[in-house]
Amino acid sequence: MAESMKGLHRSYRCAEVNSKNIGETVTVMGWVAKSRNKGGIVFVDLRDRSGILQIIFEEKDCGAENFAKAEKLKSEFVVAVTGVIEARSGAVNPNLATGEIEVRASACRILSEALTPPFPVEENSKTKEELRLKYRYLDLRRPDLQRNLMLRSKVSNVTRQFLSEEGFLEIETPILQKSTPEGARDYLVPSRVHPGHFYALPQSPQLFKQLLMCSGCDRYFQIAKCFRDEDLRADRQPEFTQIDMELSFVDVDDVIDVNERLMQRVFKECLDVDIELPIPRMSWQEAMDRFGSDKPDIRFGMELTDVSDIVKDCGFGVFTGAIADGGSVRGINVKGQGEMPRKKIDALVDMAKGSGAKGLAYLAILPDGTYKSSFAKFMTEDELSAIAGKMNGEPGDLLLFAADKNKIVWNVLGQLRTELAEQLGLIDKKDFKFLWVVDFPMLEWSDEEERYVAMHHPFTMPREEDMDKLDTAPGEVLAKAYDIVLNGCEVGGGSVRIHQDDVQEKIFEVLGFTKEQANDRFGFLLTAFKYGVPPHAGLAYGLDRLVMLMAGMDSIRDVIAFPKVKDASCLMTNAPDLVDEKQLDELFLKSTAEGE
RNA sequence: GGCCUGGUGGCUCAGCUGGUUAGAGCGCCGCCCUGUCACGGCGGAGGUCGUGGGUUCGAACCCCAUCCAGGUCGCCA
Repeated sequence: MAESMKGLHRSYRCAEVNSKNIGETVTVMGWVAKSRNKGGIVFVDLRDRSGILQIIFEEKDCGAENFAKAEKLKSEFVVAVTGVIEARSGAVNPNLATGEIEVRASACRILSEALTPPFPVEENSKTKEELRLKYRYLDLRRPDLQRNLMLRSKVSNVTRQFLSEEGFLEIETPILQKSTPEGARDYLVPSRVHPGHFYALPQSPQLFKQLLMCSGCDRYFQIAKCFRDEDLRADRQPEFTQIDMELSFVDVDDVIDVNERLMQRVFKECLDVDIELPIPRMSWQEAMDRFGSDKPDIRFGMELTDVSDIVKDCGFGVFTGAIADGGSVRGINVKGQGEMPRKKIDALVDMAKGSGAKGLAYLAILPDGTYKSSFAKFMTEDELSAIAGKMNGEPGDLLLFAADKNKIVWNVLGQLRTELAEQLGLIDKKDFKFLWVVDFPMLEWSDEEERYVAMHHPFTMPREEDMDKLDTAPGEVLAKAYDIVLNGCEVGGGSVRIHQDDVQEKIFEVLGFTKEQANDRFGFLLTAFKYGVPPHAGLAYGLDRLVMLMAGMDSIRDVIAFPKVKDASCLMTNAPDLVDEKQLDELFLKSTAEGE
C-alpha cells in the first residue's frame, strides 16, 4: 500500500552525496533499481536522475516494521528512506559514483508500488524501440535517456543565456498560421469559426521573424516548435525544434560570427569540448566536388577525384557516354581495401544503385602492383596507370568510380564515402568538426514542376555580383545562404534576406509566380517591406540534431522525450486518433446548420 | 508509395534441409542465506512462434496476403 510523504523532505538527490556527507542524517527518495536480500540484511540500489545510491537495511537499525517493508521492495517501487550516510564497511564499488558510501536506513516509506516493468530499466537497453516507445515514461527512466534530456536542457539554457547577452530578444510567434504551400507539406488545422478554412502549423517561423525585423526588434531568437507533414527518418520527426534567430543591419559575416561563438560556448559549457574558431568555410561547389555532398563530413578524407579528362576518349562506353551527356566520371580511393572480397564490392554496387547509379566500376590495385578491374579490358595499361596516379592509388588500394550526370555521381560517391568510412572505422565519434558551407546556388531546376525552385527559400538574397545573371543564367546565380554542418550532418542553415522589393519581384518572376500568386501567399510580408525594412539575415538550427550529435546518438528520437514512429503516430497515446462525430460536425457542418 | 531488415515465454535471442514434448540467458514466483553490488543456493510457473489463408501425412521453418517496428529512396523550399 502506498504511503504518504507527509512530514518528509528530501535532503539530496541520490548521487548528490559523497564521503563529505558521512555522519549526516538524510532523507533520499527514488526508484528501486535493484534489491539484494541476503537474509538478515537487505541492500537496495536507489535510483533517481542523478544516479544510484546504496541503502542498507538491518532490523537492528530500522526496526521490524521497516525491515519487513525493505524485504518486499521490488524493481521500480518508489520509496523514501531516512538514514545516516556511512562509509561502506564492506567493499567499495568502483563502478558507482557513490561507491564509497551507503545510507544505513532507520526508516522507510513505500510511496508507490510498481508492476514488474515490461522491459528492464537499465542503461544500454537492448529492448526493441517499439516497446520502449509504448512505455516511454519507463524508457525515459533509463540513465542514458535521462542524460540526453539533461544535456538538451543545458544546450537550450546556454543558448538562451548567450543570445540574451548578445542582445537578442526571445519572442514567440504563432503556432496557428496561414498555409504557404512552398516547401514541405503543411499540417492543417480546420477553423471552427470559418468553416472550410484552415490554419497551418508552422514549418518554421520564417515570415514572422522577418516581420519582427520590420518591427525594429533588431535581434530575435526563439526555441521554436516546427511541423512538417513529411515522411520520417532517423533524423526527421514531424514536429521538431529549431533554435531560430534573425538579425537586422547585418551581412553574412556578422551572422557567422555570432553563431560561431554560440557553438563554441555551447560545446564548452555542455561538453567541455573546445571548438576552434573560425570554423572553416567551403563553397557549395567545392563541397560537392571534393566530398559529393553539401554537408560533408570532414573528419576523414577519401575525397572525390574527377578523372573525366583521362577517360574521355577511352574504350569504355559507360564512361565516355556519361561525359558526352555532360556528366563526369569520378572516383574515390578506399585505402588498403584492394583485396575487398567480391561479395562486399557487390554490396557496395547495390548501395550505389540504391542512390541512383546505374552501376559502380572498380579498379583494385593488388599488393604486387597489378590491376584487377571491372573495366580493364576496355582500357590501355597507360590509361589505368594514369587513373591510379591521379587518385594516388598505391598497391593494396581499391578505387571506386561512378559515371553519370554530376548530380548522381556526387550523390553516389558521397554516400559510399560515408558508408565506407563507417564500415572501416575511420570516424572518431568523440571528434566534432564544424564546417560552413556557403555560396549555394540560388535556384534549382525542378523537372517535376518544370520551373526553377528556390534551393533555400524565395526570400534569399542573391549575391550582388550575380544579380545580372538572374535574367541570363538563373541556374548560375549564387545565394547569400549558408549551412552550418557538423560531422556530416546539417545542423543549421540560413541566409541574408531580400529587403529590396524590386529584387524580390524579380525572384518571384524567375520562380514563375504571378504577381497575384505572390501577393496572395506573401502579400503581408511584401506590404510590410514597403514601410521601411532593415537589411536582415538569420539562421535556424535543428536543436534535435545538434543535441543528437552532442550526445553521440544515431537518432533524434533519443533526444526527444516523446517522439513519433515512422508512420508519424505515437505508440504511447495512439495519436492520431478518430474524433467524435460532434467535433467534426462543428468543424464542417456548421455553415449548413446555420443555413437552415 | 518503392526497396531492404526484423517480429518465437515479460526481455534478449537460438531453433539446421519441413519431422518426437519449441530451447537458453536474464527477469518473474516460492523457500533459504547478515556485506551484497551481474549476489548466491534449491525449487517452480510461463509460448495458439505478429495475424489470416494456403501447400503438405506433418509448418516457427515453404507460398500468398496482411499488420507492426526499424533503415533507406522518393519526399523533406
